[in-house]
Amino acid sequence: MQITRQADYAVRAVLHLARMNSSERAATSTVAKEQNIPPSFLAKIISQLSIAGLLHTSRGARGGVTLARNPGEITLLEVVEAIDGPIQLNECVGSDGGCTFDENCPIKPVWCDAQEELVARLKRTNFGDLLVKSR
Amino acid sequence: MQITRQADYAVRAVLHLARMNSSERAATSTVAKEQNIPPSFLAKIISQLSIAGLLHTSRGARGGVTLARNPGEITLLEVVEAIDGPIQLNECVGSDGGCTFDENCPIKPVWCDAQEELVARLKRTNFGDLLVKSR
DNA sequence: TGTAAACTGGACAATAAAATCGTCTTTAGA
DNA sequence: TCTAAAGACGATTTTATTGTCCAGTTTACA
Repeated sequence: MQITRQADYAVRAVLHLARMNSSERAATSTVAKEQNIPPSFLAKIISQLSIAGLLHTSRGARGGVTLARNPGEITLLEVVEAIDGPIQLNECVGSDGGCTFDENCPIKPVWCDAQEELVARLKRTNFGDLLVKSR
Repeated sequence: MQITRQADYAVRAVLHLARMNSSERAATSTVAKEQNIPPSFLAKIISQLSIAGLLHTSRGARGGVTLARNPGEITLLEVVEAIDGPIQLNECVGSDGGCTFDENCPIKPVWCDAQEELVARLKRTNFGDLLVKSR
């Protein structure tokens, strides 16, 4: 019942980028150092975030990473789900239908509601808001 | 970001026991079969629930498992935490203080609030209520 | 055009979690 | 007292997560 370290790293990396001037690029190694994240591990995470369309990367000397959008247009949910996949509090609560074992299982709705609440909360939290709070 | 299978199994096992006549005992193997849980895995889970004081077990022939209390007095939170330990949405949100890295990290409060909400929800859901809904 | 900085991608090791297996101990009842 | 049913306990296997390493590829700039 925890987001993975990867997702936590991803969130911190995005926040780091959000704090910078939007015209600057940051090298993965710099972000890793300042955020205390294993560098080669972060490289993979950034690659995934880039594939997900949240970051832009540029290779070569003076290359680096920037946000693909405004901080205010990136939600916590997007970042977490780009790494961990869809949030799913229990196996039975998911797109794949889940446990067909007990048709009227009374527990499933509890997980569903809790999950919806959590997802909604992460969705309404964007990095623009987070930025304001951290200054 | 998911409860463990163990916790799910625990919840289903407790619900199974809650559905029975309170004077009856159920063998672990029976519960495992009816709830579709690997038997030897369930044995360990039941052992943990017993140590946590949620179940009573009796050994020997005609032994088995019963709830230690009324279904209405057992919450979903207790069962989940007996198996998975305290719910903690992220490493930094916990009793051990967490990341001292960024003193005014704006993300931590988000995880804290979300976690509190989830915990509260699981705490107010007891197996007495669940029983009613499943009939 | 050469070179150093930077991302890319794959293979792999270490660790933790999930699941399984086998053996032991306890106990009700014939 | 003997036996079969049942839980207790420890060893092992499997799988996912986390982290490392290294050999490519791209590109700005001297």
